[in-house]
Amino acid sequence: MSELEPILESDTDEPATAPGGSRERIERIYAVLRRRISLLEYPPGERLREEALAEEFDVSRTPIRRVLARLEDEGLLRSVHGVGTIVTDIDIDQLEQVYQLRVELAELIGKLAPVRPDGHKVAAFRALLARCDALIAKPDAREFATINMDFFHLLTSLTANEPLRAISERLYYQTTRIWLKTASRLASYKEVLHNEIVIFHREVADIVAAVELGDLEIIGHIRRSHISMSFLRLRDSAHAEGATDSKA
Amino acid sequence: MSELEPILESDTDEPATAPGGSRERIERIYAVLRRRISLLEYPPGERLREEALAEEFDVSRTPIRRVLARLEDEGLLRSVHGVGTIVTDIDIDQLEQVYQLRVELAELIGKLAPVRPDGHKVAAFRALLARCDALIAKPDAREFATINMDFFHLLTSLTANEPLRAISERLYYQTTRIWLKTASRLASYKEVLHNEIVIFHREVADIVAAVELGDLEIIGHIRRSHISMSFLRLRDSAHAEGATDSKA
DNA sequence: TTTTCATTTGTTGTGTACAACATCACGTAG
DNA sequence: CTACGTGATGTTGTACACAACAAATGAAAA
Repeated sequence: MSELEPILESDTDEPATAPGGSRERIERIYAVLRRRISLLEYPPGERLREEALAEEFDVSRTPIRRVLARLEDEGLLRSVHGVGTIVTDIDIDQLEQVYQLRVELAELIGKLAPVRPDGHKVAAFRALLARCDALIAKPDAREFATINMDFFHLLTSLTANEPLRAISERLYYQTTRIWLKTASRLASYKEVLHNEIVIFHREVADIVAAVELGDLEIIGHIRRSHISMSFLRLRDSAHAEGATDSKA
Repeated sequence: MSELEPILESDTDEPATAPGGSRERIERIYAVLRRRISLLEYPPGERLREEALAEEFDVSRTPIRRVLARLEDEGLLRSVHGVGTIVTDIDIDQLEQVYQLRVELAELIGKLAPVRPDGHKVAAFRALLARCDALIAKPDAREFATINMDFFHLLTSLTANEPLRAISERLYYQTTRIWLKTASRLASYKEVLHNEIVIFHREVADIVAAVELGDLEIIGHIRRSHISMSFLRLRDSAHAEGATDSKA
């Protein structure tokens, strides 16, 4: 009765540039902007101009404003009358609460309405592990962030609890920028990047093993500890280099 | 450097009908509409007309549309091109996932960033208990829903974890309508209402006691079981009377 | 009577002009 | 040289006209 969400406009004969439906278009613009913010293409403090975006996506300001309003509700933007829409700034201490919540939700993904991964799902996890291998050989912060994002979406697909997925995603995109931002400012950038990639690779390997066993409970535990430790490493390095940052 | 949040325009000489700031106005309209939906003033299936709302709130369609978009993102409305913006319908089975999540989050409120209730907070809880007493003497479904809402907001104020509060609130408003909707259709309406009020009164009394002791952990446990049982009662009665409903 | 199709009516989505607002540049008085 | 005020410039917020779309209406044909 109520199936109204077949949002996959890929691989159709429609031109990829403009699939058509107004809702799909807005959704697409939203996803693009959110990704740009998350990957620091729009760094914190950046001023976005509605008219420029309207021109780029070949629409008027109206649908752009709807997208920006949603991004503002989710805390990624802030519109100021007469000034502009500014990408929100973030610091690790303000995000502690979000991390605390993400830690708890990560465990819930394995508990509430778990989805037994089928062959395709397992294959997707293996493919992602392969990308991690390649990443170790050729470290790159942006690619790291991208893989991390894909990994996250793969993980949320392990629960059929739709509200949980939506909320986890929302919180994820509130926090994911902080890594790139903090790391890029560190003097020990390359070492930290390599270190994090190795740790992340290990997490992915662990979870892929758990996925192959079909043990969703343990995935939550692994993920929980990794999110928690990731936050602590990030906070430590941010505070440690805070001194060098202020003197620089 | 980045302090930009002195949003308090209350207690000024401005007329209370239109405080002024555009963001505050939108927030106000949003709260009003959300409340109307939650109290079934706009029952599921109701068609809202943007122009009528614009006239009522003395603005153009533009700010109204921003509010409606947000309510749509939160699942309370659905806009259909050429038809109207209609209040989403709900049934207890679709909301099971939301309830499962609310149960877990209720427990987190006592765990993450708990706030020791001060004198005012305790007084507010006692005042709410008094309203429950009055409610038992004079049962009323709408007043019951209102007190329930106030009680919920009081509970969320017990955590300083802002994201947790926001998410709990969002999920609460996705589910709270279902009680009024289901109960109003029951043949045993009056008995069910009285029964639920008595049970709710007991919950409030239990929690007020815990608040007076300052034990926030136990509040989570109480709340958890009450949400869970409340859902089960609701589902049972909905399914039990489903037969009478279909024959009527 | 029933079906079909064109027309009319009503609604949301979009584009655009203008108002409200903040900031910057620049000139001028001290 | 500094401080201040005033206008120019640029941006978001609002209002409104129109396009896109869906459903109801009614007339005509089978």
